[in-house]
Amino acid sequence: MPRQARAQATRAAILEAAAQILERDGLAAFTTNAVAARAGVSIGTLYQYFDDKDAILLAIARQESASVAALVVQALDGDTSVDSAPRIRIVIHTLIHAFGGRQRARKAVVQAVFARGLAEEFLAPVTRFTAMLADRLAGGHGAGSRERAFVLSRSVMGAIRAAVFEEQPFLKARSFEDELVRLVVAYLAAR
Amino acid sequence: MPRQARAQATRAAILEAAAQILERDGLAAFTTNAVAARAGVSIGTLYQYFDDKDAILLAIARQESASVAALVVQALDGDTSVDSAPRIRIVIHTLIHAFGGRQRARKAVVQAVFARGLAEEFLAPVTRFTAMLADRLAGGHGAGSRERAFVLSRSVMGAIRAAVFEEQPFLKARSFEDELVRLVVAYLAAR
DNA sequence: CAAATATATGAGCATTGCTCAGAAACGAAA
DNA sequence: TTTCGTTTCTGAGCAATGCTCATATATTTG
Repeated sequence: MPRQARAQATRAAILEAAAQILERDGLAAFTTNAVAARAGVSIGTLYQYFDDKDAILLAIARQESASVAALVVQALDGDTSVDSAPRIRIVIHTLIHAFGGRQRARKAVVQAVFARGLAEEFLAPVTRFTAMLADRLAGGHGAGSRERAFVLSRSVMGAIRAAVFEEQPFLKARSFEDELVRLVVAYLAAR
Repeated sequence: MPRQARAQATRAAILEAAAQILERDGLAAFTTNAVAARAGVSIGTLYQYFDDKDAILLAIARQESASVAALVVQALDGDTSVDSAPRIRIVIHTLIHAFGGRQRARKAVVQAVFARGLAEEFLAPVTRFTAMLADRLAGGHGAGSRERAFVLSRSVMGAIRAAVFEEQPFLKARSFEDELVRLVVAYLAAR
């Protein structure tokens, strides 16, 4: 637990250095010694704030995850329509455009999180939201409702993530968003 | 290029050893020295057949990919029904049950392929097949047909991959398969 | 000011991916 | 069978990386 202000500053410096290295040089260049050097601290200090290399990536991932969650909540707050399709579109739009800014760093973080099998922590909120949606609209609490929420959330996230990873040119095109909305609406209507 | 029979045997032994280690001990235990030791060859020999560590994982991924493709073709050959839903089910069933029961090895290989941004190579055939399907059933060659095929293939693969990654208990349950079929059928019908 | 606490240092250890100089096994011609 | 070029195999060891620990410095507290 950090007591002094400089401790927080050091921790922040390490995270910023990590994000910079990921953005500029990719995952391969992301070594603990490199991060410490760029942050201007010794390697020992780095390990005083993070248990291991993964912990740095996890901290960045949690930051980003919280930021996206906040964006979704904010976007939904401004929507007063009763119809579900616009709501669905808002969420999908936000998720697609969340991958802006530090593209490479985000990609690297997502890669790392997935490579270490830690995706569940970050997908759980999406699943919960999806379950709510599915329950309300399709009224399904019975058998297979867990599977339904899973398929719904993972299929959408899977498609978006694939587009990001493969750097598909239509990632931010309206047509892509349309198709995802259609997918969700069609699936929710099917019974 | 292997000239003698023992060369092929050595290569196969290395791949088998790699798969065994991945299955039994996971990705962390997958070191080149461990693979060489289990295969009963020296580390130097291993590097005569594979450029680097990744090449071993890629070779396994290609084997499995080819095997799944063959299974799908074979399964579809024996199907003479006109309805599309059974065809879709066959493909999804095959995709879910891929990798011959070696669950952990599958996860590790997918992780590795994913982490190195090589997913496109293995998803391209699925996309082609999906595009064919979408064109025939929804008759769409016009605008957005690329996006449609992409969303269709990536959403299904994304959901299956997520279930593998998160070791969801319902991965091989009928209910999961049902939901995926429903997703595809509903999306194809939506216009 | 002194003691206690919090933060920072970096040499160096263990492990891993991989190289390379040479040895062993093999195939075919003599 | 012997010889000799080719193919295959060997494993000590190098460079790089994740991480530890004994020690030093900075800050707060009494």
